[in-house]
Amino acid sequence: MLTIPFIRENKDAILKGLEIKNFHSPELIDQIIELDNERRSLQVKTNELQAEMNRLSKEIGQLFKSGEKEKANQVKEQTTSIKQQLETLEQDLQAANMQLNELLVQVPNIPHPSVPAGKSDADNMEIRRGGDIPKLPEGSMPHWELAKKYKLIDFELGVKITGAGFPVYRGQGAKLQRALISWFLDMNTSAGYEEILPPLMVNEASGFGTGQLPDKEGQMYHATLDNLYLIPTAEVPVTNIYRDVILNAEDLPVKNTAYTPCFRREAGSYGKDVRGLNRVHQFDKVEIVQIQHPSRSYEALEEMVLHVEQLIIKLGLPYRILELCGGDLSFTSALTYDFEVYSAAQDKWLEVSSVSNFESYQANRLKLRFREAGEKRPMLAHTLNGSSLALPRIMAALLENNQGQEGIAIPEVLQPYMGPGNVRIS
RNA sequence: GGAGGAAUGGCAGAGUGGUCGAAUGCGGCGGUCUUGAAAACCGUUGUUCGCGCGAGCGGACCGGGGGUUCGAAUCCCUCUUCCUCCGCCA
Repeated sequence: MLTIPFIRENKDAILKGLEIKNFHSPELIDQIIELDNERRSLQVKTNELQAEMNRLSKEIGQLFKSGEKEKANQVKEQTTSIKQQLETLEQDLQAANMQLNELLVQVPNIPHPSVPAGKSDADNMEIRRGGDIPKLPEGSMPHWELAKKYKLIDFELGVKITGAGFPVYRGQGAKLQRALISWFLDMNTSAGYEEILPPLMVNEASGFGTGQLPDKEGQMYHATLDNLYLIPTAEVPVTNIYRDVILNAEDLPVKNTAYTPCFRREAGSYGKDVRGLNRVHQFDKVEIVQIQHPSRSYEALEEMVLHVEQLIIKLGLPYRILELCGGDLSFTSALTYDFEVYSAAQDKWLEVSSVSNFESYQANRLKLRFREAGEKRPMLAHTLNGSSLALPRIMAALLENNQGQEGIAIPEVLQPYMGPGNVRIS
């Protein structure tokens, strides 16, 4: 969330930014500033009374020590009315703080100045594209048919065991999945990311830290008995490693990568978009996370984009990179690039990665800070993350784009992970 | 799951109702000494909110929440986590 000093000092810029994000609620900002004023005056009064209370308590202590019981009891009587006043004041102050927090979490992050205005994904701005869209031969199939033909993925079996959207990978399909995970992780670690294998369930505080709660409560699977959430992305447990942490400036950047399954309820999705691997409830993803110095976070964002781009190029997939418009930008992000690969048989672009700079928005919730050498006060760090990469749609595009008479060609970079001589699935 | 013990500053560790935000040691930072370093000595060293142009002043925080009291690190309740033992288990 945004910090109150920032809101107070940048009201106009915030309103302009929220406009870009199609967030029409300027009165919310006024409410916050007003409530903060109220909170401050409550705190001043409370602090004054508390100081008075502390003073009297000490006096009573002294009096008892020197044996002046009578006098002590007199002073004691003074405290009762102060105590009563203090009780209501403290309650009011606490209520104001809670209310303020409730309002603050409703304000989304402010988009970067470069973010184009727009209503939906149709208004996203294409940055560049690469790779060649293959011309598929007659009789080529979408990936769900290929998956069946080569016995790679069994969707019906997943329905039996769990439900729709929980595919079962088997044989070469399972192996290709594992090859992709291993290759992604190896590429990320050789780019300087430390590999993390985090828990797949998180508590409420973690969900709040990265912004899934309270905003996207309904999108996560919730184990109510233990009040734990299945992670929708590795971003949640990995970024929360640094919750309530003060780093040294020289520790920056922190670069982590993690493979995890991801769980999403995807409530409200329907139709052809959910066919096959296009949208599933459980999928595998390798994530990269960076904690950066504020002055270098946009540099880091570009570096992450180039890194993800290389992965897609090496897989030989046709792709395009989009800068998300205000309307498509997530609640917590300041700037996001989406990567899409072309699914030849479905004749459409599939999102496979989303690389974002959250600036200090998550860090403020996480209380993730760093200290400049010699500085007294810690500062909020910037957090960034990106998929490198989400597997299902990569799998879909690979199967569809690489299909041929003799089977499905396996990209050269993955062949070492598939075992010797495995150049295609047939 | 059952029984017992514990949770204090970066770390170790005192403190069982009255200047305790907290002794002491280690570590860190600054200095003296030294050609330089070590040792020694001196100083300094948590987070946070508010008021103030500022020097500064006030408040909160001893795992979390609540309570008793004029006053709580200290007493009570509750939750969480860790340790030991038993049970179960990959």
